[in-house]
Amino acid sequence: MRCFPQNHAPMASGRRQYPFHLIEPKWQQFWGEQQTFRAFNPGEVLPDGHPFARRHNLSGRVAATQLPPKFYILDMFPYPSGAGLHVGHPEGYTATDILARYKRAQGFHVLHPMGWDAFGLPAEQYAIKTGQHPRQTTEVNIATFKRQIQSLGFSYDWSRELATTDPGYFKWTQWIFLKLYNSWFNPDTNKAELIEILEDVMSENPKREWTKGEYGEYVSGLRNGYVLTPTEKRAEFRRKEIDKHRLAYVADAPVWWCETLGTVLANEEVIDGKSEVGGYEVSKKMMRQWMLRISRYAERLIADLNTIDWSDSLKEMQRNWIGKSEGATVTFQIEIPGPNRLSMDVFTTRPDTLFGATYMVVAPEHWLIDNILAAANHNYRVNGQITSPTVRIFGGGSGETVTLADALAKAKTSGVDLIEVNPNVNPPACVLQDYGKHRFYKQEVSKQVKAIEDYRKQVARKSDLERTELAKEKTGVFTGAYAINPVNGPKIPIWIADYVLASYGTGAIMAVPAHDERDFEFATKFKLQIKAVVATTTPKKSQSFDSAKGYFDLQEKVEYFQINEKETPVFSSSLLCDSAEGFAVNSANNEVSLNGLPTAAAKKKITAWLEAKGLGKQTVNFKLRDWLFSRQRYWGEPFPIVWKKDASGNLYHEALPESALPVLPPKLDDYKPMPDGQPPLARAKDWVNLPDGSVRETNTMPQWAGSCWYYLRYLDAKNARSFVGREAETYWMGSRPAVRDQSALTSSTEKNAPTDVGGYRTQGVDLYVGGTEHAVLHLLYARFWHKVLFDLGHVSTPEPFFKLVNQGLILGEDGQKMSKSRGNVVNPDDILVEFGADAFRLYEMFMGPLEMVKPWNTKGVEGVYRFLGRVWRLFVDEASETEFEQAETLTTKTQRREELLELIKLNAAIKDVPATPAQLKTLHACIKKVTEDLDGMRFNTAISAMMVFVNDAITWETKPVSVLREFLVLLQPFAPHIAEELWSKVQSPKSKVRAADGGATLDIGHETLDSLSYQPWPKFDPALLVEDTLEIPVQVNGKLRDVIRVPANADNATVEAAAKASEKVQQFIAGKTIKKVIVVPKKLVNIVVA
RNA sequence: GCCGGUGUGGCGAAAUGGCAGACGCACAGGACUUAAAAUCCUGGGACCCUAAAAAGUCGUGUGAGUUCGAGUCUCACCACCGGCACCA
Repeated sequence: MRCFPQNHAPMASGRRQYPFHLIEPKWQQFWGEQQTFRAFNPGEVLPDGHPFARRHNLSGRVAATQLPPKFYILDMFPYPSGAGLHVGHPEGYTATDILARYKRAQGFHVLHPMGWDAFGLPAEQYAIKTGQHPRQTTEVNIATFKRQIQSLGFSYDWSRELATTDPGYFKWTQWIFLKLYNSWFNPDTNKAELIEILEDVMSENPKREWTKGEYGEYVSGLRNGYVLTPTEKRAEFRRKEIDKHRLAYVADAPVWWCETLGTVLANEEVIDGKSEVGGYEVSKKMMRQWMLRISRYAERLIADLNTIDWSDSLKEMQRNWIGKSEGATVTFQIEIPGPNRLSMDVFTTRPDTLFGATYMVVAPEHWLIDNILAAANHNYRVNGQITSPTVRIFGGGSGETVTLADALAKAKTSGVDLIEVNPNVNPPACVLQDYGKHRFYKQEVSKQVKAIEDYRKQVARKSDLERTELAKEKTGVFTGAYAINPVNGPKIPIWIADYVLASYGTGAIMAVPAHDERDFEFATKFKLQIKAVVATTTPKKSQSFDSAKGYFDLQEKVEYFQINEKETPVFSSSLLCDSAEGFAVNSANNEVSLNGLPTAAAKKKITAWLEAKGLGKQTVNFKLRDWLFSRQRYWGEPFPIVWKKDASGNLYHEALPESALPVLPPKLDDYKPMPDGQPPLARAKDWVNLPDGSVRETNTMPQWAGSCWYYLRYLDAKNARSFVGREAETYWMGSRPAVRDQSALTSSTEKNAPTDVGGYRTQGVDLYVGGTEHAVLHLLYARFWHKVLFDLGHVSTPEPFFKLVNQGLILGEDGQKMSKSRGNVVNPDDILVEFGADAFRLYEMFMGPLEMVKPWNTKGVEGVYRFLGRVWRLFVDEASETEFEQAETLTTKTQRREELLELIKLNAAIKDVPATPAQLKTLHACIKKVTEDLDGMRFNTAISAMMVFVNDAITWETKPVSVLREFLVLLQPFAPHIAEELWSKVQSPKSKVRAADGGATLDIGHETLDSLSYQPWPKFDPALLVEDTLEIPVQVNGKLRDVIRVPANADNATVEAAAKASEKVQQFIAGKTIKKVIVVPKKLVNIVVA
């Protein structure tokens, strides 16, 4: 009989299944004192008694080659908020912990660290309210998180713990920023290079001959560009040129400004026109900002996705975010009044529709608008009005300087006028042009000036929420100017509309309303010409496929779409928009015809033609923009940058030397931003102003900075000389022996990856687990930094995270997202008090597949808790447990109650006897299933396999200790505390099994007590799983009719005969013709009857 | 609108193209108990027929298809969840 003392009875759900409240702290303390889960770097001394050293027969100073293969299992480190952990955090952490323990048992050298992403807005806002330094709040929160995480018994190597707010850490974050600052992206080599190389390219006497042949087009272009402008002051010019190329650069950027938060936000931090943090109003504002040139890596960030093992959906999200599109840039000549032959580039993915481009649209911010407005407002001097003795003639290509008289004569002979377009240069710039025509255009444009200006004002006033509003009506105005369609020559109107984005492509488009829905919508609203130039592949009317020519004869279709080409645009509402690919129609000029060509071929042909004519070229465009890297905040990394003034009073920036790192934030009394929008750091005048007159940068880095490289710091967390030691980096990130590996943790991508000569292959983090919320931002930024560090030779792999898995969201019991306002938040602390950490861990994994979204159900915790109770009772003697419980009630607080666990004896049914074949089969089926499921990260089914084992084993009258010990090794990764406790009881069966009378004492930390954590993982023996008779289902016409028993080695004929002989089967086949019998060996028989 | 994912008992879920619902929750019945809790045993998709069972029919979001055989493969659709969203 079991009774439980009232004062220890847990609440709602009945008596405690087993004394987890004593077992869990006991083993957590043990692991902590023994440093059981410490991982060792190459060159480190392995302590003699350490279980890892003992397992692998290593001690003393050990080189990388002596260490076993590494396995780096990483969790996304948390932001330690004031609210503490919720049940979503430990989901991923439990999964990785199970795998870390599993891999250790398999003999891998496992790196499994944890740290804190501790910079961030909440601590700063708290500081603004209370005046308490963010560091204090942060430390308190970290302590809470650490306590909660440790109470779950995770096997982290705490010696590598880090916090992004620690000066010893962010010193290196700033150092990496300097690396970005001091490098540039060379398109010729497609990688980042030191800025010194660029400086050499730009210098008067380069150390190296930078020629096209030797180095590349881009570099030689830069060199030539420099030589061509000798008039500017060299130092200044060089600085300007070089600063233009740095991976970290300054730009005036339209940024999201949040008044309430007093800071700019990145695009990604603005959700539906509100700040992601707090949901406050945001607006666009031009500000000087630090940017990182991530866009240069767009191609590599997309291409290298193919080399890593992430889920398809995640890769797809990154691909969409980077947004690669292939197409062409096409140059359109602009007809507006003015001196310059203006042309405008557009980007299109459908150059094949160029013949259907009936108007142009530019974004409201487009440079052409300023030219148009200037053209309308400017009054030029013509012919006799020009006073300068000499002029320079542009347009028509010459650019020659001549006397005024010669110029006028030249104009006269050409039958045009001489127009002075820029009197402010010496000699004044003039063009030869028909002033009458010029005046005509000017009048046209002038009519539109007010409309253009009004429209621009209206757009600027709009919030971005309004601008991106769903299904909103298209707006826009005609500019009065025209462009020339380069393929067929007609003048097409240039419009301005906000459905064209300034920030993508060239900020201008050619509109093909017949084949683009947005253009179609706009064209129908403003009654613009619509001209179809693509016929869909679904043949209409009498189209026929001409196999000789290889294309459809689209004659009738052409007729159908033929439209009026005269001055008046024709509009017919019966025309439809079709953006699908098909065959070009209506698309020919004197030199080139696309008619009849399928879209892909048409694209190629027209692009080639454009390139040949110098009218365009093949182009790849990306959605990915450069990364806005500065924030107007206090609680972030200060930039290692100062500002100085040059001789002409212009501000320029300069990096601090590495010796100045870390740059610590100043002490402040007030953490608010300045009223003028300057960051809070600007309040610290003493800090900002340096003795030499230079001024510190007062922006700070965004929270992403610290999380961009923390996985590298774990490798060598205490290194004071380097962000990570080279040897540690190559061991943990770089390589491991190329063993044949069937584990599903190793993806097919990796298995098929070529290995290099040394039999080693590059890896990165072996497994990274975290939430989908970081699918694009953190994971893209970290990949970018890693690639820069790789290019500069600081890390050995091109990608940081080889395999990545997203854990699914855990919903509240009501199936809704957990939130304070819904009141459905589950606090892990409450669950631990009632059921213990092992049950909590087990439940988190038993709920369902890791990646799925699933609702929490506390009743489910009770289920796995009962399972652990059954495990416990499988091992222990119930009478002795009752004794223990009684003793425990009498214990005073000062006594070590853990020692009372000694009173609990092993179950008398556990004996050191050989296992029966049936018992071995049960065990080995369990080993097989758990092993395979862990490799496939199917934790839920692995747990159910262990339940099956226990349900069977608990019925055995005699329980062989050897079987139970192996089971504990399987259980250990999932429920490490109870497994260790039971292990300590069965570890030396000769003495302990009979300890019921002896009373041997357990001494925590005693040398002879080996932690279960490094016990070798059991191997299953397939021979033990072989059945001698099989149950074979028999179907008739695919329907199950009987199950027969046959010897396992029976051949097909025997099985078929047995199946036909079955009485039940006979009922269904009697009197019918057997058409076919399918016998699947060892599986099934299906008899097909007529 | 586009991209990705998911639809199986009352619930969480499981099933290399081969006995659908393992394992667990909840539920019901029983044993133990003065009683409860805890524990142990038994049951269970729906329908039909039964005193009960057996037998039978139907059943994995909907509709088609491939196959001796489909939860699983193919096509079309529907619903829900997540991401992106005027990206030319």
